[in-house]
Amino acid sequence: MHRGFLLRKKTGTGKKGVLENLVLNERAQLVLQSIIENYIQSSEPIGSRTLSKSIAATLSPATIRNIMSDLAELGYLIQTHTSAGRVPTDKAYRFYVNSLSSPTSVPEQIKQKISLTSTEQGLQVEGILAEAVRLLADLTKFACVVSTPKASVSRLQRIELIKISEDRILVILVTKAGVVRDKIIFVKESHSQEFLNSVAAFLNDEFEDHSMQEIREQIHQSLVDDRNRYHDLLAHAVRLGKKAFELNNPGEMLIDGQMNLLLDSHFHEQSSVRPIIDAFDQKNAILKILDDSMKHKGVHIFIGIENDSKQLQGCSLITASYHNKQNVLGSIGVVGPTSMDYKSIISMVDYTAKILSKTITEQSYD
Amino acid sequence: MHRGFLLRKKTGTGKKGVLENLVLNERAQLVLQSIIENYIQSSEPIGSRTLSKSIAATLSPATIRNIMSDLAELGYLIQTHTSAGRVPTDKAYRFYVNSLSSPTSVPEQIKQKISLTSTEQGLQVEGILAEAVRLLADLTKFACVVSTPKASVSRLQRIELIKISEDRILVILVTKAGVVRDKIIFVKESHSQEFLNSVAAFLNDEFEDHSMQEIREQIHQSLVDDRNRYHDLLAHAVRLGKKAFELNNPGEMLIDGQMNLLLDSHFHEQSSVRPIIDAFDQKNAILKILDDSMKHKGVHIFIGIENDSKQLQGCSLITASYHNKQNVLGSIGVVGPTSMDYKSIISMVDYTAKILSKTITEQSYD
DNA sequence: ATTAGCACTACCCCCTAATGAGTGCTAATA
DNA sequence: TATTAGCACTCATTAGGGGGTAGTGCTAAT
Repeated sequence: MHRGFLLRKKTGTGKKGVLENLVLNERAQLVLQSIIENYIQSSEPIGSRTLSKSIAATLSPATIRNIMSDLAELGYLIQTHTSAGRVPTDKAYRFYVNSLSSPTSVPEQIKQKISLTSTEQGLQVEGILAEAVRLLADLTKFACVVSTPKASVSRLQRIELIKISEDRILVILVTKAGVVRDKIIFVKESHSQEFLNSVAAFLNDEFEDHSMQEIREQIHQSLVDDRNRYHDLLAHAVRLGKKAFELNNPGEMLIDGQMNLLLDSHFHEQSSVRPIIDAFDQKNAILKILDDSMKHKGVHIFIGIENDSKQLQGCSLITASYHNKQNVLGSIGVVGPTSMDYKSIISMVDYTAKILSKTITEQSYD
Repeated sequence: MHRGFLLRKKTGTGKKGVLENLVLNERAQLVLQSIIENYIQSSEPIGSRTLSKSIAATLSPATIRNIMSDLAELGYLIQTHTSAGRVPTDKAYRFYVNSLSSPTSVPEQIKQKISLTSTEQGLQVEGILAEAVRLLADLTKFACVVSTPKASVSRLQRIELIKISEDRILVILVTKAGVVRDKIIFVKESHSQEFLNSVAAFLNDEFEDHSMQEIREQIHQSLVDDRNRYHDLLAHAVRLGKKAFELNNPGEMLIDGQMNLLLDSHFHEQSSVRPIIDAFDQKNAILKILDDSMKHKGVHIFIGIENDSKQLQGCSLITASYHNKQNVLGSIGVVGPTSMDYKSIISMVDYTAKILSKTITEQSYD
């Protein structure tokens, strides 16, 4: 039995006999890593003979077989059938990405491709995001997503009310982050543009720099508490404001490169892509992951089985948040096969998120 | 030889011996139509025996073979190999759709599914288009596209200039069709909001109900002719207006259901879908077709080889324009295999375009 | 003009055998 | 005692062969 040598106690921890608390010895790590890297490239089961040739250390196939056998027992590898080579499990990928310290730097030639030009065309945040997600999809050849800045946390820069017909008012909201939202609200009584201007002025005065969430709450309270106390202007301001700030969430995320998944060789069968496509359509599972990823800095990696959503357990996500000077605004990420090339994808996502943050910061209003 | 009986002279035309000027006799038409309909269903080559069973008229396989042989010679059918059944060519599909008179009415149960609810949510034209294209994609299970109202022909309802920082002005354009466009322009000198208001008032006065195209031209002329003659306000109005009305074309078309193509059984090989996907990415070939389709009323059908773009010669497009009370605004269409079920798809596109027109007309400003 | 009959073709499916990459186990080795 | 060579075994993949089938084209009979 080799187990005794394959594992060693985690340095520094006490006597914990459970497998989970033991780490692989250097040689086992090397073998596992090598299997993973081979598999990422070929996406075909790796056998002991093949590996013994490609591996750095000089080990006979037999030795490798022993190590592989143990790795399999520990849940890092599986066999598709008895006499096939072995394939890394999600646990193995987790080990692998954990062993990659920080994002490696992106090759110069790729860096050059990662640049956002849409600001020059006077595009706003949504345009920049669209460009970023397209760029990342082209680069990685996988599907990419980006969440738009959360309405609830964005802070008001400016609101404007424009009368466009007797019963319709165009509401323009500009946030500090530079997002412009327009929506049309329908009203029963007609207002003059002058009146709307004073209402807008009032709302601007009152709420500039407050988050949408706050504004909604305050307006709601006013409406309840003081309904009859304010004079006409305020009453109307509150009423219109309530409609204007009502959450409308047009497309909370942008997607690009879905096609890449279908054409990717890592997904051997079309059927395995299907649930992922469905997840894209439903959006919520992916949005949740993007949301989670906003909570901490840096790159986040979600590997197959780790995903809460069943549909996403056949793929991995690599995400990173983007921000302006003040706030974390959203996150951008790649959706690909569990056997993707984590090392390079991680650094691309990381770098793209940084460029995106920089670009958005430059045109934010604070 | 059967040719003499298979063909007959086009009624009313003189003595034109060329094949093109002859039409198929009734029986040949029936056979061809039957082959096409069978193939659309099964997407497998149709043989004489199969056909003799499914066909209405009572014809022996041998007879059908003779007819088929002639149809093949005339370019309506091809064989994948010597002993296989026959498959319709694009020419056959053209014959087929021409023989379908007008769009058949849509089944009631499908009509109920075709309804646009986004106006209720205060969404504007883009939102409505997005809903329409998604609906059509869900319904047809193919990829669908819709072109956004052409900026150049839309007429101005209202322009608004909002100062959002010292060097940035938010321009809001509302067109008669109800499209709201916002863009940010950068200025060297700072203007007061009051000043911007007067500029906007001037532009509104001057240009309401003019098409964007006209406005651009007129402004350009003013700039050249009268640069130094007008007083301050006008000079600035012209300068800002020039920037404001500059064409920015954010996403001239919306796409949905691309995935459907990959999953569709009519495309036997993934490789045949690839060029179509590429065409979606590049957009211009499809936009051109949508543009062309705006020129005449009703449903348009582009079958495989008829398409100018090489990439689209492996698929068919069915399009219909949509409009408001005044103008044709754009068109909506389906992209599918050449062997799609033209009859039902045509009526769906037709009906969807009508509903779309109705919805948009209702919330247009004229 | 139509059809029955027949020879022929080529795909498709199934079976088989051969190949080969891979494993696990055991005994020999350094 | 850790490593390795050797061997028997497993199983997917491939190639080849035969029967079945759906189709064709041609010819002769109706």
